[in-house]
Amino acid sequence: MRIAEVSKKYNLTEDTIRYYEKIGLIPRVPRTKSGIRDFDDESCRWIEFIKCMRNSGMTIEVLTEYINLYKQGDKTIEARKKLLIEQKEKLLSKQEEIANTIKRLEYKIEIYNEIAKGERKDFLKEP
Amino acid sequence: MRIAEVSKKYNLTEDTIRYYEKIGLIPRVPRTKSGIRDFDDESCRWIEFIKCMRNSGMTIEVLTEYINLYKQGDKTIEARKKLLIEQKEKLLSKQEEIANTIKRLEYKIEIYNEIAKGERKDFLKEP
DNA sequence: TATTGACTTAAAGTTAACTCTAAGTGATAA
DNA sequence: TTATCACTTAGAGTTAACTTTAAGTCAATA
Repeated sequence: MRIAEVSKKYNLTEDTIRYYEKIGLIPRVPRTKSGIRDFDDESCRWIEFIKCMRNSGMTIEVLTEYINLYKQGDKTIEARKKLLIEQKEKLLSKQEEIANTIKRLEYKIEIYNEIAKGERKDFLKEP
Repeated sequence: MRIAEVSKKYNLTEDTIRYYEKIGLIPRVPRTKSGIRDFDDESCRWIEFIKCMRNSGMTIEVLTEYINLYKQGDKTIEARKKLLIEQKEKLLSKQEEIANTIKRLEYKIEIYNEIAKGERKDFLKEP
């Protein structure tokens, strides 16, 4: 699989994919004899994994650390697990924060609805 | 209330608060005769609101748009409501994405646990 | 055979969101 | 009254995460 195809498949620009490889965010992608990237299944799975984690806000720094541990083999399994647990905790906090913000927005939207229906004359004291 | 106090109260640097005011992310804060910011209740509520929204990932661009609408008065109430609804939708998507990532991390962590307990010999095919 | 187009690299540029610096003012403590 | 300290401003600098550019290679098509 060439980079163009992978780019479409995961909706990431070719530049971003090359960039991810360059900084070690995904393991080195195999090349053809003429030096062109030839993505195999494993490369694709890494890209999909990184994309998922990045989209949830995990930093490149943390993810490259994870890849570096992976490259060092099975002796880093505990360290990798620890890293994943920490990141999961972070996502849980974030999830809570977002849930609260959504509630707050819903409340504000409700007030706007009441105003629209004329049920509220005490015009909006923002915020 | 002076900026130092507000900074502690909301855990934002003084620079960030001044920056937020400068770019119009919060309405202009009242000053003493000698020109020093004197935060009243409303200013504080704006800061708290903006902090909450920023922490959930809402962009400065969207938030300044909201403040600008607010400054134009009641005729922008519908527009403000629309903006909030859009942002709420975005947060809902984000929430879902994060929930999926958390599940994925939990699955991976579980596999690491099985490996640790020796229940799995097929050593980890990442990712 | 010449040219097109997808690929390569290294390195410079961009964007969002701060963060810091420099130069200056005004009120209070020694 | 002098010096300290919290504040002011405008503007330059930083960081993370891309994104673009420039210069070049290679394989397939006109």
